[in-house]
Amino acid sequence: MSNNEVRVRFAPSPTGALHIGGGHTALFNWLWARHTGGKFILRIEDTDLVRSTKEYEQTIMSGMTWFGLDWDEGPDKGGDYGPYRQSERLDIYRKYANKLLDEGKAYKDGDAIIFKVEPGLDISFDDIVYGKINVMSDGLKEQNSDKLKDIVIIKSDGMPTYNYAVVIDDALMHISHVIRGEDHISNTPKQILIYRALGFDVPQFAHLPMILGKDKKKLSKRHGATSVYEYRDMGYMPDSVFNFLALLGWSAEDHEIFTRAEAAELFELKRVTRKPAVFDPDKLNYINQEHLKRLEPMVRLSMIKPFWEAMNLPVASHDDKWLADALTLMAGRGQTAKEMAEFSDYFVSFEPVKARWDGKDISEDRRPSLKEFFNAVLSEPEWTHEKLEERARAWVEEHGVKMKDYAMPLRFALTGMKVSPGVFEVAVHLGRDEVKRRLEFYNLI
RNA sequence: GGUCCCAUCGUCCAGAGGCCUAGGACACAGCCCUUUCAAGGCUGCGACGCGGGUUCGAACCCCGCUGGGACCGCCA
Repeated sequence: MSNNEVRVRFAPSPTGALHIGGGHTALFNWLWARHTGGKFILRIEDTDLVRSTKEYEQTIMSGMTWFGLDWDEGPDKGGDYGPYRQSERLDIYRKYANKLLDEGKAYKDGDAIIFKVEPGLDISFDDIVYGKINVMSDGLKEQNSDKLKDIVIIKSDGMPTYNYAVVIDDALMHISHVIRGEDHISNTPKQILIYRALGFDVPQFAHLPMILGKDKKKLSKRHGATSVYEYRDMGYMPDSVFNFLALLGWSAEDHEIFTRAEAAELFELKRVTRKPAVFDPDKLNYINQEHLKRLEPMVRLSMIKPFWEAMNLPVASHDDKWLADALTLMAGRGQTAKEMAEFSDYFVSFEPVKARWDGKDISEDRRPSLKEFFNAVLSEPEWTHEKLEERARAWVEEHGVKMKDYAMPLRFALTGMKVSPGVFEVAVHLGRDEVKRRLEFYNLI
């Protein structure tokens, strides 16, 4: 069973949606497989009968797909080493447990089967990330006792335990590198004991640093959004979450913003760091903004559209190219797709503008002057933002007033916001008729 | 209580004995640009936890301390 093909796996238990920590682990496995040209395997660890569900299994798979992590073998794809669902491998676990029983390496306790831990064994291992980890079997004590703790391998309900099933599966699936969270370091020596008892080759281990919340505690629900879907719904793009998570515990030489392909090319397991990393939402925002800026206009539109639709805006009544160009005008504004959608709603419809601003704060005595200004600007025959601005500047200079005092009312009439791209660019994109319509509505023309 | 792991700016990473008066990014502050807000440009703030060694020389090696964390389930 030894060629040097890299085979790695992500083995979630379907007891919840794919969360950030799991996504991080899956991501590093995927990176290593793609970097080496090896195989990435998805295995479902559903031996916890009460908590595992098919729905969660599905959710995890679609979470990975959203993320852009494709697997080569798995419950839905098959492969040469299936089944890929632990609940379908019960006979296999039973078979090896019986072997252990026959050889006197395990014993029964009721319906359970327990693996006997012998004292004095060196169960140290070399971790690709953490280096040499020294452990003796004598250290595997029961809590508050000097008694050695044997390892349950088959539970009373007939299901295998994690520490046992993971060994059988990784060995039989020819996993070359076990890449998982650092919280598994202390499980590793126990698993090594089982590999040895069964005569299996021990794979290479690479443990990944934990992801912590702002309070430096292991990331959990308390820290807010933890499932990858929550990030999708908040308007983060998969490429951004991928990029951000890849940077937790690893760094690509000189650039921080990269694509999946670039990351896969640059990735090195040996360069993974050991220190637990704090999840910093500010950095995620920044990375998402960078990716948003780099998108092709039509692709960007496809990211924003769902959010506009969710806001009940008449997206279909506009040309895609026109909408995409509107978003290009938004350049750099908004850190998430959701924000960008919200900040640009006035392009799609006049309704949200009216809802935000009623124009009442423009006093009657200011209107004549504003009307004069708007009419002057609108009289410009060449409908380009350069020309409009030129005309506007000439007008304010001639009247000895400040551009700001005239640009802001225009901005409000067109967008209903105090913030937007350059007003003249917005005006040009909306079109002369639409600009007139909006100004007329506010009785400013 | 036991075993194991970790320790560079607030955060994420560079740094694998001299290139470090410690570098980049995010965040933060200021300035520039400017019709607004962003973006962009520039500047600033800001760290090798402590104590011992080893060495001509230590952020990097060793020991101790302190501080974090993980695990010790018939959960995974």
